[in-house]
Amino acid sequence: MEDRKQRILQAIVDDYVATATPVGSRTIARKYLPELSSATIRNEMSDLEEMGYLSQPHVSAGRVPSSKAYRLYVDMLLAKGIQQSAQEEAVKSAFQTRISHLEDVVRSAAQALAELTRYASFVLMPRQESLRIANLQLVPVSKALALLVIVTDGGIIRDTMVKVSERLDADALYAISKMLSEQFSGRTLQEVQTALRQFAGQSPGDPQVLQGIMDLSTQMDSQNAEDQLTICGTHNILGFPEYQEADKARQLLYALDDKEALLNLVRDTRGEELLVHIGPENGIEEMRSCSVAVAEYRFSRGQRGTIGLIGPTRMPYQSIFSTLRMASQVMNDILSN
Amino acid sequence: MEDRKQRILQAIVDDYVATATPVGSRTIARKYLPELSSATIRNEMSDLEEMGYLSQPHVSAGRVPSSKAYRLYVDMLLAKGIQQSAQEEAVKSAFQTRISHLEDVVRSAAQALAELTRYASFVLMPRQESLRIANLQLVPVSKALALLVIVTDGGIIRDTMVKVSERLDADALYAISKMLSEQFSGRTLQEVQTALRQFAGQSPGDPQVLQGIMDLSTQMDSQNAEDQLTICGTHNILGFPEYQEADKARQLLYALDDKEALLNLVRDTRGEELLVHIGPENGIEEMRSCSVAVAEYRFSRGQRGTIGLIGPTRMPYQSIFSTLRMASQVMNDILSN
DNA sequence: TGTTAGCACTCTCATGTGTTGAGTGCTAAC
DNA sequence: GTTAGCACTCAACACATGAGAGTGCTAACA
Repeated sequence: MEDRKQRILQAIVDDYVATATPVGSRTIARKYLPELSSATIRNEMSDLEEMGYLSQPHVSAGRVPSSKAYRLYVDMLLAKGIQQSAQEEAVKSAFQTRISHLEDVVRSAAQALAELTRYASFVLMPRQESLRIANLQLVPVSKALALLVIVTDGGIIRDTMVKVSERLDADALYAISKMLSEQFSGRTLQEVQTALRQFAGQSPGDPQVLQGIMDLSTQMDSQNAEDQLTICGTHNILGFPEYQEADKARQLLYALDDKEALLNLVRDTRGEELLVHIGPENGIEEMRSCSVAVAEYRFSRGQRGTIGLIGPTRMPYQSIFSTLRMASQVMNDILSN
Repeated sequence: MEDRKQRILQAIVDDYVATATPVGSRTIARKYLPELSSATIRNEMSDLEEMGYLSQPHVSAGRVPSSKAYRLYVDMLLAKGIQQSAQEEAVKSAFQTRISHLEDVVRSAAQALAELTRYASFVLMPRQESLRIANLQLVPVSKALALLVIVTDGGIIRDTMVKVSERLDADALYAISKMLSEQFSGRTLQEVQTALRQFAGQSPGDPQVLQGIMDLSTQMDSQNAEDQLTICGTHNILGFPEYQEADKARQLLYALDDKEALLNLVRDTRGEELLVHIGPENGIEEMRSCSVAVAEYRFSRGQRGTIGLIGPTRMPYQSIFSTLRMASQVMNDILSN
């Protein structure tokens, strides 16, 4: 594509991102490219429309960039490299809350992202496929109930209630815990599952406890979408001019409740540090006029998760990118403290 | 108030609840009280307006019930006793999900309520002032970190990460746990706090662990609003005709994010089984056209929490009441299984 | 041959103007 | 005390009209 067309397209995207209203040739001529006349720009715009980069809501409105245009724009941005932004401090300080569990880090990251950008944000927990058990312990709760706590080497903690035989007291439970810990420590969750299946009858502990471990490790393994994905700032959607109608906004909000779908979309970053699904690319019907920006963060021992933002296709991609990258870096730092 | 006025007022409230549009004398005459002429009803409505039960958006619109009218209506309903509703089955089955922790019960209750009623719902965790510690245990996580788990007699479980001295191994931690459990079991959280302050130097365990217990017990005690109150189904608000403008809806949604305020409103049920804050009564500016219905649920040993619904003042109070009471009963049953 | 000025044309949006209909209040009759 | 009737009010809707923004096309220009 010729350079001039590209410059005009860029101007259109910039203006549309800023104003959310269709942009006409005269606006471009005056605000962005005064060395050209509006007529020239009109001609170029006509070409760009034919090429699929622009569309007109109606014949006498200005032009609106298509997903294809955003795609080009974003690819250009990514190729150019992401600019360092002045927001760094803001991002960093937003994270400086007291945190203990991994879940809390993740949650506060999502919250900070949403507040900073005024978009909806999400954070995906690190993938846990290769988690190894470090320790497990039973904590007596009542006569026949105990809390089973599993700690993995990544420091991820999960717990569940299990029924235990009434004749087991605290010391007995501790003994069982210790034995099981020794047995399983260093093994992956999958290994534990197969090992447990083999035990079957000749179990070294309370059968109900074994069932509990089984349940919990499968649960940790194929962790449900609800736990993996945290979404924040969905209310911000109501501030977008494209979602002023409550009905439309509601549709989108309900769609975001379906974490399964979103999870499928953002789970795979295709090895990229940054990825954007623009408009219909994201494949979720209700989100066809939304873009989803996804960034990867890393976490000790090569575990990876993703963070991202959801907004209208008309997003200030440049600043979105730098914020996301910043957030990802800060998370890296905190998680590998 | 004369019986006829009351009947007319009731008809107006019913109609407005159903249609959300101002209701005129003729509608009442035809749909509700055909034995009276519209002129008669007009006269009565005029009286009712003077008495503060009705208001007119503009001179030639119908009338709209005021908060005072809803208050009267609700008080009448409550005096009459709450009707058993046919929804019982729906409510009960909605709760029949697998549950383990108290938190899960509470969360699923809120979710079920929101889905059933299509309003926004909330559940307040049981008040924990008189909680007694049943057991506490340290679970080693990494070299210098442990998870401190506190179990109370109500079966409520809380945990937090604490730093521990590096020379303590699993057995040492268990020994400390056991000692501390014996020391504190049966005591209330407040007692633990004062006891810990006395220990100061001559501690029977790792000082960092004691600090952790201290932190966690204060935290459990003056539990933050975030943890105490669960809100669900806020998206449903976008379905209310009175919140079709995205801006208005956004205001309300943000207001609901401030759990502190809502908590103050619903914490105290003034000893009533059911309580409704109608319109401005709730004291939250953004919620001046919302009603908040609150029901109490009980839980072993006299601990009490509340569940409730948030909707427009124009709510079908009758069915709201029976749903709430049902939910509260089901929660009682589950929690004292 | 690419660029530009000019012009006719289109379509939205805001504004103004009747018109309709729902609803009221008042009065007089029953 | 209740009702019928009537004049009046006001929002809502449809419709026309004009302004403004924007386009495409053509012809002139460098």
